[in-house]
Amino acid sequence: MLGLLSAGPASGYDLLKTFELSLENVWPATQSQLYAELGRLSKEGLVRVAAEGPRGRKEYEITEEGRAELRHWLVEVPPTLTRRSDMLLRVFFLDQVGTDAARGYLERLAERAVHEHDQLLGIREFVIGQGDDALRLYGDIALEWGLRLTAAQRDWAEWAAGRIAALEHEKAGHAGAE
Amino acid sequence: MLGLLSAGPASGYDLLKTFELSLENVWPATQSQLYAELGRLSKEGLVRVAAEGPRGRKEYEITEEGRAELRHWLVEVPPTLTRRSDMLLRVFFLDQVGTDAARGYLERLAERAVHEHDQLLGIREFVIGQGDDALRLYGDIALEWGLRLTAAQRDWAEWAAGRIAALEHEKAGHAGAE
DNA sequence: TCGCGACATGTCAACACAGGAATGTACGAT
DNA sequence: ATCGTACATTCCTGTGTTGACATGTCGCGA
Repeated sequence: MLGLLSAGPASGYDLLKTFELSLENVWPATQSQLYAELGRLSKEGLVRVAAEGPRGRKEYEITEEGRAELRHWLVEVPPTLTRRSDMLLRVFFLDQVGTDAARGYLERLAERAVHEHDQLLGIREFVIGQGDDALRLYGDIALEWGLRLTAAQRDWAEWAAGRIAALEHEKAGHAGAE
Repeated sequence: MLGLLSAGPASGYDLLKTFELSLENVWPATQSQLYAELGRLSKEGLVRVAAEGPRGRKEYEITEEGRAELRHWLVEVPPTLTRRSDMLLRVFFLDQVGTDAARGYLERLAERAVHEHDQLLGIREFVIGQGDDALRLYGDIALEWGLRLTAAQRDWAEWAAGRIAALEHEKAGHAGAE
């Protein structure tokens, strides 16, 4: 929230739209959370109601304390490692469903990664040439992360499916020889 | 929980240890959650108390319904996309701290990725040759994911830091020419 | 035998989160 | 003129999550 407000004042509703449209991929938030958080931040003095608009609209702006807190968070607070991936958790228990279904699961993961990768490429085409170089830099960097992540996931899932297939053949060979 | 119990009966305490030691990276859980969940699963008939041991120890085992539910979850319920990365979220607001601090942030990300990568390599060395091939397959696959993810993160962060550095030079050049 | 550490479970308060319901206002198109 | 849509906020319920606290038992070494 502080990050978004650092670019200029906005209402809760504006922020909500931004979350839905642009930040949903890295940090989804619901409206209940948003408004609650605005209240909290405002109570802590990190944001302030700058103006009231038409339909009870409250335009918030970031305060100096808020800006300081944002900078502190950006450079001094260590990012948390991404944990909790149910996609990966399932892998641990894949032996419960047999090699065939396991391979299917991984193949579907690969397909999905390809699909997401394509979507990101589409976004890149769309934003190309928009905004000036300096402003687009960090957006590009984030987008590139998505591209590399989905590519890695595709490669990994295909590799894993291949390993399972190899094991299936090996077993089949043994069975045939017995 | 169902996944762990599918490998054999265990107490809540056992499961807790497993979470702490081996599953923490993909699905951390606290003890309160664990015991609460065991109670819930037991009420739903997905697990059952198989035996009672020394210190009030209750050994749970998975039921047929539980096994069915596990298989259902593994193959039919679509995995949720991993969202919410505060590491990536920060990137969007990095313009707030200037190119120098931004570059520092990405360089630290790269270092951390290298560190994690090394740790995973250590784990691989450790588990190599343990357990039979079929049993280790899925553990290997999960480990490989970690290796590829950390490698991708390192490459990406280094690439991004490079782009920022290039921009810094470009600006400096302009400034010098003016 | 006595005490400590590991075993083992249960409960509570506080907060984060998702989803939805309720409420109302302003604006633009017909 | 009015009606629908987008704007805009607040509240509520249920669940997930964390961390701390409470309670008690068993086994082993000094």
